[in-house]
Amino acid sequence: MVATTSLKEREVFGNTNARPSERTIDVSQSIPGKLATHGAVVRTRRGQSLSLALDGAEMVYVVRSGALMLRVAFPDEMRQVVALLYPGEVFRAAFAPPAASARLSSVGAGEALRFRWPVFSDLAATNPEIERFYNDAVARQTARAAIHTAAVGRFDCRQRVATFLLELALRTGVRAPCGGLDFEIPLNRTDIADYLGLNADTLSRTMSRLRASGLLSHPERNRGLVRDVAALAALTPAARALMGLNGGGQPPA
Amino acid sequence: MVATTSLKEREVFGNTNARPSERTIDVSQSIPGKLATHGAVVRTRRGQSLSLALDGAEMVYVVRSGALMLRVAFPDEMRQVVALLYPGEVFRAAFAPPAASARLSSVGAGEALRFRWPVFSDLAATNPEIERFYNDAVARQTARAAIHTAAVGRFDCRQRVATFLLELALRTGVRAPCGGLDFEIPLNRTDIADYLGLNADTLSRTMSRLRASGLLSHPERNRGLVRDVAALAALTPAARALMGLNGGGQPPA
DNA sequence: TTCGGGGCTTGATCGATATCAAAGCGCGAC
DNA sequence: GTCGCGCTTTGATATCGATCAAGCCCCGAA
Repeated sequence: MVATTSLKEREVFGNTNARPSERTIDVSQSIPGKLATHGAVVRTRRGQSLSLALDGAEMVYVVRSGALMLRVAFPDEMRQVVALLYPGEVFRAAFAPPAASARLSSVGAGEALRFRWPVFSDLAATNPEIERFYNDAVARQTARAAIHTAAVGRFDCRQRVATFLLELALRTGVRAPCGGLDFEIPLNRTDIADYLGLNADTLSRTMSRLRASGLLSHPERNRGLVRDVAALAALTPAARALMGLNGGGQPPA
Repeated sequence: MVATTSLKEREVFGNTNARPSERTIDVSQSIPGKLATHGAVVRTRRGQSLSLALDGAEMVYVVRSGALMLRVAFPDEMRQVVALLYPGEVFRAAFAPPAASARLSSVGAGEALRFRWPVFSDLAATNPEIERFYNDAVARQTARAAIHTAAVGRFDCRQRVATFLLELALRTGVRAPCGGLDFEIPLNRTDIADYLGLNADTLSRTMSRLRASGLLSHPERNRGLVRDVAALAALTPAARALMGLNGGGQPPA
């Protein structure tokens, strides 16, 4: 439907995470170099909150490494993590609903470029590469959001967790010696539960069951290892869709 | 956060629905006239499916009247209506996830403008008004999608139904003689259930209960009347957010 | 070293909602 | 008119996941 140029690129993002030498990042669209010369570089720590407006100007963020998360909150402690933003993705403050206590925060450590929307918008208008980058990023994110909505609306507990793990593994995982995928899990249980629309207890139980069945293991804290990616994929109805969006089914080398 | 120019406009959309004379449509951003001269006008009937690609080209639709809905489907009869698109909103085929049986179809009768994405993209690049229209529409839709995801992920049955009714009423309702809002319900129960991530039986029960409590009535088939909008709003945690996105809390005259 | 707190796990219980089933209703075909 | 079909409603029952509660692990402070 869309011609996506899938470039394998080594560390285009000036990655600040661990082991850059081991990683090959696959993004269907790299961040135009020109953006870096106009945006402010923001280094984020885990949990750090990014402002949606500055002196009345709407802000835009482009994720370079790590990940951001958008959470909305309603009265009565109701929270939902609406989106995870991975490197190469874009967030404009107007994406957050008004009057819903939206909060954009960092998941783990990372780096983002920050712009005022009017500035970014002008850059895009005068630079086709930036324009295209923005439009494609937004489209990809919308497609991922559609899967997420479907997962949260229709999948049962295990399917949601499998979907989340597969998404993380395909997005950020590195090929492990055993042939599986090894990836960081930068969210704590509560945040994952809020992302999946589950109770934290239920989530913990479900992950325990996955561990018991040998599908998932934790080589260390905040890290996951999936030996048999196909078996994990078999647990979620969204497997094919996820693979279509994350490197065309080719997990990172 | 974002300066939205909220224009009250009489029938900018060349409405094909019933009773145009009674309606005043509030859209924070009207469709640029220039678009109509470049797009193909598509008149849609209820249930009609709109193609995502034509001769290999990605398509774009701009809703002028009626509504479109994007549904994704997974194995095992799992379906989720991911978004409803109202007049003034935009759909690009790349918004649909690949390999998830996405289908864009019309809800009731309506009209849309159709473009090939490359053409639309060029129009936007050379015309700031179109560029701005597209960007703002996408941002608004993303914000509404965030509320929808939160509703589907966290709200209980009654809250979801109230959210849906309030959204419809604010979006498409007309002020009724009694002071409430009268609106069309162009979806059947199954589609509403798929939109809300509910079972159709449960949905029916919940709406019956709302009817029994006097909050909702059906003046005729496929039509809803809410006498006390504030009471309905009190049932959903997303009331303020919805009002913020639909005419700033001012229901249509 | 002990203490305390936060995050995580696990078990027991309860309740909301899915599922199954049957009946009502509107509407078009004939 | 009658039939038949699809959509909707309603009731009875089953089940998955939320809730409540206790214990564990890790880590930092005293």
